[in-house]
Amino acid sequence: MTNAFVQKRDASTQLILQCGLELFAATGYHPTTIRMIAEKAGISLGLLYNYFKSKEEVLLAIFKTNTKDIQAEFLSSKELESNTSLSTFIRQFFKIQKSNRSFWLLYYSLKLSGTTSLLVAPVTKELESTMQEILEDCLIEAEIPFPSLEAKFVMASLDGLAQHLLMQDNFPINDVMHLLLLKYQQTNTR
Amino acid sequence: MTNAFVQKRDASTQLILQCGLELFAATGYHPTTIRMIAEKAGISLGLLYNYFKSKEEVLLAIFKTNTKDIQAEFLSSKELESNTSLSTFIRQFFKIQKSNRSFWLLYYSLKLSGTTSLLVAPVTKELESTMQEILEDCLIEAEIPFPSLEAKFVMASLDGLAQHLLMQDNFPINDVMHLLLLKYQQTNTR
Amino acid sequence: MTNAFVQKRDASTQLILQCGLELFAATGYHPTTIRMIAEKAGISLGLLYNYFKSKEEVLLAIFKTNTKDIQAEFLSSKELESNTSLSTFIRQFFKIQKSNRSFWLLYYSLKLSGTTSLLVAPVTKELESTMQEILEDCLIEAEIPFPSLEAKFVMASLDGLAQHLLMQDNFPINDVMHLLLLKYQQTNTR
Amino acid sequence: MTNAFVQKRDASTQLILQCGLELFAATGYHPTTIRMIAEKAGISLGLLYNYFKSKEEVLLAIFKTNTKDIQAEFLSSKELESNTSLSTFIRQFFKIQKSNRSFWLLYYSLKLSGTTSLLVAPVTKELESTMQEILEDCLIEAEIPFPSLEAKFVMASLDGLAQHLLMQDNFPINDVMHLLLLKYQQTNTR
DNA sequence: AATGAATGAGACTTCATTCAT
DNA sequence: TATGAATGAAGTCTCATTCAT
Repeated sequence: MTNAFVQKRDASTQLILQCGLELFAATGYHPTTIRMIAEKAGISLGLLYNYFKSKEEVLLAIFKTNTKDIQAEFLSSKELESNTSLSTFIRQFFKIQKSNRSFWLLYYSLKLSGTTSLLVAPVTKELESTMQEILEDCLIEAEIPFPSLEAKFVMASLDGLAQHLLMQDNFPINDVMHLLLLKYQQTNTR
Repeated sequence: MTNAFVQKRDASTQLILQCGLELFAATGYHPTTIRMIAEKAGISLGLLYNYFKSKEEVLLAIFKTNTKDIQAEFLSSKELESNTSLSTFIRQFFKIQKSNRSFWLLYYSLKLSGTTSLLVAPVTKELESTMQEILEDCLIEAEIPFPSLEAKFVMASLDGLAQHLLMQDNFPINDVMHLLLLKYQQTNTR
Repeated sequence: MTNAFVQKRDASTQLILQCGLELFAATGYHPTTIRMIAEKAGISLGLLYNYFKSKEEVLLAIFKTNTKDIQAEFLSSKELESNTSLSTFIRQFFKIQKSNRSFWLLYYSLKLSGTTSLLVAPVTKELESTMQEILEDCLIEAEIPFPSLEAKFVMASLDGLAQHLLMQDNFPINDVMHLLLLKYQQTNTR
Repeated sequence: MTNAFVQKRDASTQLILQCGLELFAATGYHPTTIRMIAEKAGISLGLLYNYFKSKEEVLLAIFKTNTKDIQAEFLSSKELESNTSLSTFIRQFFKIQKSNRSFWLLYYSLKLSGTTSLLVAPVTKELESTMQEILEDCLIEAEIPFPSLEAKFVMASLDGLAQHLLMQDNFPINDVMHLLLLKYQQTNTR
């Protein structure tokens, strides 16, 4: 009985978060209204407010579940791999980009957006640190000089590439990714 | 007589655009209200609407003047230099970033933001093409293989670096820029 | 459950339309504010906009329901009467004028009012045609020469009389109506 | 010198009134802005306010000059004619309608429009009385029974016809006018 | 006389949120 | 749990009018 309720509740919650994410990503956080989310989820306004006490809460919940899942993905694969390779990290980065397209669109669109970015910054901080650390480990493993500095460069490049990929349907991500890897393999094999 | 009017008009217009830019950059386009802009500019709401017929128009005017100025900077320096060097381009890119901080913050914050980005996309297109072309020329000049593809990579990296620079006060941009240049100088001198 | 919502909704909608009609008629469409309507209806501004998406929509809804009702009245009585008599039509015209005073005031006040009349013209067209047709039938029935032309005259006269009636409390409408009827009875009985 | 100033002033005043009339008639009093009038007249906002102290003043001035002129026309022709004939009056009514189309459009559009009609009512009262009186004289002259009552009918009919004429490009005003006259000539000649 | 910059009250409208059922 | 009616603060925008030159 209780279980059935919980399931129902969870199902609705998930639906709201999914619809919210898609709308926020497609339309932008501010132009998206709570009503739009409720309608897309096929529920009433009131019910949405039973689950989330404000629009900001919806946004935060979206960020919490998505960053949690993505961080888990990064960490799990790290454990599986015996050696941490830069190539693997970068491939995984873009794989994750691909399978969470809406989230990353939202993530990057809010990153620089003044007031609103302050809301989500605390939530994304951990994921960002994790990525940065894994990346740095990869660079150390590959014996790249200035690994910490280089990690900053690669991370920024990946963010830039991810954004160009999100916005251009025909962005040659695989070719460009290859170019990036070459820069470190050359150094490595010389 | 007429001149006095024109001067006043221009002064108010410039003030509005400047205040608008700063607020949009600091607070975000949507959370910034027209009233905030008018107050910061020390003028009445009505006057703002004498010069711009909507909030969107203010945004567009900001984009038009800034992209025009920045594009002129890129093109003028290109003419002065006899040879087009990658190093020069990248240094200029960050110099321009530095001297138009607010604009670039606004630019990147709107780039991925759904509906609103559609508004400014037509205005930014030309600047983006210009940068891409100059960059490609530099890479050709430096005899880098796959210059067109590499230009996409560098452009995306620069965007990523610029954003990290905008958001982190202590981002070691000079060191990282050096790292980036090294990757092409090595190739070049081999 | 659903029914309760529907009832509430309908009650509010009707109230808005009724108050809107009265205010538009008494004060004029443009000088009447949405706030005045909401206050007269005893509801909030926001609720009005839940049901009507603009001031124009309120106006149009008022015209749609009223023209529909009035047209139905004209047509129903036409079916009941075996013979169509000019006298009956004219009496009915003024009876309807009397029982929809506010609407006709609004109707005539917008008829010539530039831009705004274009808004309601499509809605009133059908009612006007119906009245014109019924009137023409009456004149044919009465064997009046030039029935189509005469219908134009009578219709215009009725509009003029209706307006004078609406504006002068002591307009001797019954006497004048008698004068009008005499002109056709004389012709008929000669 | 003074004369030149006065002439200039008068010319501007006339221009403003003419442009105001046309815009009020075409667009409606409320939707027309003072700025529109100034622009159409090719003068500045400030200058308009040198001549008229408010929008209402412009409207009133339009009504004052036009009603004065029209009343003069009615009265002058009355003096010229030895006998006052209904036919002459009606013909003159429509002649005046034709040569002051914009004014009559404005006149009828404001007649029923709540608050605004109160503004102009005092100004139009005299013209209306004059017309009513002349008309009544004509009916007395023609020995029509109930001349006062009949005058109310004819006046209302003329207003109705005028409005239909103003709104329908192809309204057969001459034929309809003939129909109207017939009703009184028949009576008269029997 | 003439200009148009400048004002600000007030209009329309939106939308996150609450409430009664 | 679920609904959608209801709220009202706040936003965008308009426009008659005033003011400095």
